[in-house]
Amino acid sequence: MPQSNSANISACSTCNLAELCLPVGLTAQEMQRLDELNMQKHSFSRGDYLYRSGDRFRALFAINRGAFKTRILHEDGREQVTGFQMAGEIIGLDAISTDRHDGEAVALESSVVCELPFQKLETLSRDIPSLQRHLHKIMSREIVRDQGIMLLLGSMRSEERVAAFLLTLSQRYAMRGLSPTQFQLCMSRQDIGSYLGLKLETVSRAFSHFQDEGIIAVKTRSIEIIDLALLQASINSSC
Amino acid sequence: MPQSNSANISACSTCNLAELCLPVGLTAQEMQRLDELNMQKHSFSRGDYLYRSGDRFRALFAINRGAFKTRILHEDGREQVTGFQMAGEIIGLDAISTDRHDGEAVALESSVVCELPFQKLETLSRDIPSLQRHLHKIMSREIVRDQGIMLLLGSMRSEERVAAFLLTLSQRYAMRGLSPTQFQLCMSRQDIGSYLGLKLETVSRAFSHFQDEGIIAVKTRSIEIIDLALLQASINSSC
DNA sequence: CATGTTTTTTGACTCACATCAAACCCAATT
DNA sequence: AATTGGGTTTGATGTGAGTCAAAAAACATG
Repeated sequence: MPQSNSANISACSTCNLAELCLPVGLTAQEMQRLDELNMQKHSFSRGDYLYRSGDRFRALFAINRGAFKTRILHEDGREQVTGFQMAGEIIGLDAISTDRHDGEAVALESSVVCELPFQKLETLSRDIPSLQRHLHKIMSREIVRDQGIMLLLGSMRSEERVAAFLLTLSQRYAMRGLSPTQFQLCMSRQDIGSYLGLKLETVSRAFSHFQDEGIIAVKTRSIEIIDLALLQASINSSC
Repeated sequence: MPQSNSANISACSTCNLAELCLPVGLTAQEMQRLDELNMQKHSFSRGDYLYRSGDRFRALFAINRGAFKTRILHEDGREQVTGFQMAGEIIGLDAISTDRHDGEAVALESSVVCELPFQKLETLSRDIPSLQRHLHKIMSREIVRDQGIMLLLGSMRSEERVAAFLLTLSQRYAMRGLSPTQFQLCMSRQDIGSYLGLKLETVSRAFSHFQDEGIIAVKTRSIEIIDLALLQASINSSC
């Protein structure tokens, strides 16, 4: 996985908080303040936990390289993947409400993250109003995203879900300046299934079916979207 | 670290922003500031829209009386209910990210809400840091809540979903000092189904089945929870 | 390279929920 | 009292996705 090289994101490479700085337009002075917090860097390899269930959560993390999945665990062991995070994104926002947090983030690839302790964030955001407002934006986006997934889980058939999943992945890669039609999946069929509320076999069948139709080309974790319009259409058609 | 709190909605009745003031512990002076914004009051009756799809969203609303459902609409007409809001709660938070918003809130009962224009809220929160922090809390809670629903939609059977729904309703009524075992539903079977990713018939069957088991008593929209422990158990049992 | 392990694909079968349809209830209206 | 209409319950039937199982492919290891 090459380190993120998108034009937008590199603008904030100095503070290692790519997504955080990106749309807010912090001044040089404000960015310096971020550096003064001397944030710690952590390296994770595949399968490592970013923070464990039961532990109180104390920090935000910006992903510099690699990918994570976030999940919540039911008492009886059932897991639900709540999202996939890639380089240039932030995880841990939900934990700002320190009351109850039973979520985890698990590395899907070798990853590097940058930790920003929450206490410091709070004092910081008092000084930098734009940061405060920007955190709102991120959280709002998270809520909107979650509600989109609720729509997906609540009222779409299996193949529509997989199509929607591929399309959002495509968009996210495009936003990073990478190819929107040819990319590597960084997660297993199992994880995709959990995220979409499906079993891994169903995900596999959907991939195979789209391939038979000539919409995509699949080779294990390599995906090529051949007919993007058809993929779009397959979300609305089957209703 | 923000101090913990105990629920007492009446403490904030003066400013009509029950939930907003509740856990944040605004000072008398701060509450007066809120009043100076001379917020508009709106009255809604059943089925009215709080804000319409396509319109840019400009405000937060605190519900003084009545109930709402929030929903998002797919292009092809499919709707997904994303939540139910009752008196003392706030709706519209997801719309702070003004970019794209295709959600709606629809009154389920005759309702009174109190509008707080967003622009003013922003200037206000610069003056009152605790309000800013509290908005974070609310949004965090929203995210946590949504992710709980994702778990529900992704990995629970129909009866588990209905049981979980009744239990969270029970908790919410308890928080308001109302009976947690005997209450009125303010939404139709259809809405419950949409919220839980089920058809209305399935919801009805689940109610009937729980009634046959002696766990609850149902009379159209009146619910009495007879055996709360059994209802709890029915979430974990069937796996 | 051979070997064991994990992930993915594919097939056959089952079941939970959706779908379709009819009856019922209750409140509002004539 | 009869009628209308929305919401709810209940039954009969169909189907999409889960389950079980086994083979194939990809990956890891000595």
